[in-house]
Amino acid sequence: MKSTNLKRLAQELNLSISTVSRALNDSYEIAPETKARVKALAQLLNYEPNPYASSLRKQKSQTIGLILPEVANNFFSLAIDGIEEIARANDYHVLVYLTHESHSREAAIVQHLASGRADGILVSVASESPDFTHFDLLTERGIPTVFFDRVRDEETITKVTTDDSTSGYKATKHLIDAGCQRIAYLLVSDTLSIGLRRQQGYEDALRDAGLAYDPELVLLGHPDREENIILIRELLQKHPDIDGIFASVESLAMCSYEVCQELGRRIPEDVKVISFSNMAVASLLSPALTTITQPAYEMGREAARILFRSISKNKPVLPSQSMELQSQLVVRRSTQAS
Amino acid sequence: MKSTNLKRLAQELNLSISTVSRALNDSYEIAPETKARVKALAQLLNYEPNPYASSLRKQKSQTIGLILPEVANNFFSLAIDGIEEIARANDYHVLVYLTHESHSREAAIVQHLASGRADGILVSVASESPDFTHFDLLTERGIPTVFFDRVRDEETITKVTTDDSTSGYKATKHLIDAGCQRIAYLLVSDTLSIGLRRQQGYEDALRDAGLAYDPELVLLGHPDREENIILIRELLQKHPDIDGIFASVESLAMCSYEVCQELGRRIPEDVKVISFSNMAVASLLSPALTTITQPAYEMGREAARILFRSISKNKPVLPSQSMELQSQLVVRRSTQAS
DNA sequence: CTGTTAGCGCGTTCAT
DNA sequence: ATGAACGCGCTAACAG
Repeated sequence: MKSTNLKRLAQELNLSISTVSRALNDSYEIAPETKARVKALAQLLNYEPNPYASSLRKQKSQTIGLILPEVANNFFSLAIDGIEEIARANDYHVLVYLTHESHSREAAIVQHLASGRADGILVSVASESPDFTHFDLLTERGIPTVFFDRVRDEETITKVTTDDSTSGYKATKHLIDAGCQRIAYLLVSDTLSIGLRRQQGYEDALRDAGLAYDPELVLLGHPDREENIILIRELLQKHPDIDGIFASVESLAMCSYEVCQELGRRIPEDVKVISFSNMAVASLLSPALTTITQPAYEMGREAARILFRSISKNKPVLPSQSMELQSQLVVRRSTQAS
Repeated sequence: MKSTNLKRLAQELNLSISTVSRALNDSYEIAPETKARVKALAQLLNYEPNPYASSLRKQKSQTIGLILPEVANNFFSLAIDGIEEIARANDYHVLVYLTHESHSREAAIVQHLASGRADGILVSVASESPDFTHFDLLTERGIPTVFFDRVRDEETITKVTTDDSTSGYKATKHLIDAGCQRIAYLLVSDTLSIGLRRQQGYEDALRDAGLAYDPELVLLGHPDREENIILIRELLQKHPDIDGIFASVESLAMCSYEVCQELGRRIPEDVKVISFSNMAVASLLSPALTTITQPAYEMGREAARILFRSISKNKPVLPSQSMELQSQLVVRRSTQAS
């Protein structure tokens, strides 16, 4: 059965197409009785307006694009959840694209999105991206774009982030207070502020505690998981005195756990690990574990809210709308001894 | 700067719109030289065809819809990953919708998707959905639909599932072999085959081991997390002899962990827990934990592949294309004692 | 209050 | 090998 359109409704009702259209859109200039007739038939025939015809005409897609590095990760999953929630509240649809940390893939997606497929875009940047020039096209085309979590430190960008240096400080201090002397830092990317600001906090905490900052203990991660395993293994073997690990992202923490198990280094007895992450799961299971938990769901919601504000106003996104949320140091201790 | 369209390109090149269109689509009847000129300018001006105009004309959206119960869950995250991968390989876009287990929300999404916004749909059904009638509209409209993981046992449906009863059996047997005598089963929904078939395996394993099947130990879960916490707490308090829990989905396992901690019941000393899930994270951290791991990524890919096969052939999805993948019982034991 | 007309940008006849 | 013309389904401006 072919899907019904305005023409069909108009014919069956002996009305003009525009009248039917207006009736369905609750135009004030249509007789209530006509409206009722039209709506009744529309419902009967399961009429759904063709969104593409409508988008073409209105130059609005009712769609936002969401560009993420990955999704098999609790943080971004929660972010999607928050974003979808707000989109739905605005009667918008969400297109999801994954970069898998690849710069070229990210650039290709952005290029495509310049077509007008989406009215606005939310991005968490791939760790591999060397710069932000590939996003310029969106600005030129006047497509509102809001960055969240994975951003670069640029004034001209609208972003939603967390208090990364503060919480990096707290995380490191937590390890120090727990007795760690040689703390490694696992950096996710040297172009994203997320890792750099956390590192700042790490260095500050070491200094304040009178501990030496050893560049050898700072590891720059890789987009590829296997590669990270190798790098971390090397690090731990070269520096057997490492008694603490601060991972800037969940995936690096995961790798650390694997390597520690492989090397027979017990957690948390031999090595204490703390990570930025949203490992609700992990925290529940391993009560001794501490994480720095970002308000992922809230970040998604806030980023989406800012985006919709500028979509509805038909204005470019104002950098002044940038906001910083707070992460939480979550220490899980159950009644049972570890 | 306004985005460029065919008209603009045609004007600047002194060609007709149709020639430009054909050149960009590599039509055989366009002079190679003209093609080159057109493409050069298109590239220069960052021309991107308006997808909605194109969709309207071609009656193809280059988009698939993905309907999920939730996403803050490792299984569905991995599934998205696999699906996006295949979609991208087919030059398709992915719209994501979350039902949060709500039937009405699911019905509304399906109703909307009957508009033609997507050329095909992938669904994992909400636990709350009492039946499948709301999907009939898609069939009527000829929109290919493939169900995965959360499906109902209906012959007429195309689906990708795992060997649920077999692995339910294995999971239960694992607990029995570990010494459990009173094993609770946490059922996610009594309408979805996923939970029922796993329960079948559970009952079979009990019988084969000569253990009594006690209906009191089977708990029907709730969409709401807090509600589950209460239900599980009641269950454990009423039956303090429970020494094993088999959760049919990850979320119920999470709730169990929380309740056990709250009640001071140690895992795995007092209560052993096994769950269908993809808690890669959890498994890593809690070496003693066993999970039944579904090939989530693969399921996503297979479901998407089947969908695209029928999209490209312009045929309805054949139920015969249904496939069953295998889950794996993953026992994690590290070198360290728990 | 309702109908007529004119595009939105693209792909596809049909003509030359 | 290229151009002119039409229509996908919808909304909006302009009648009346």
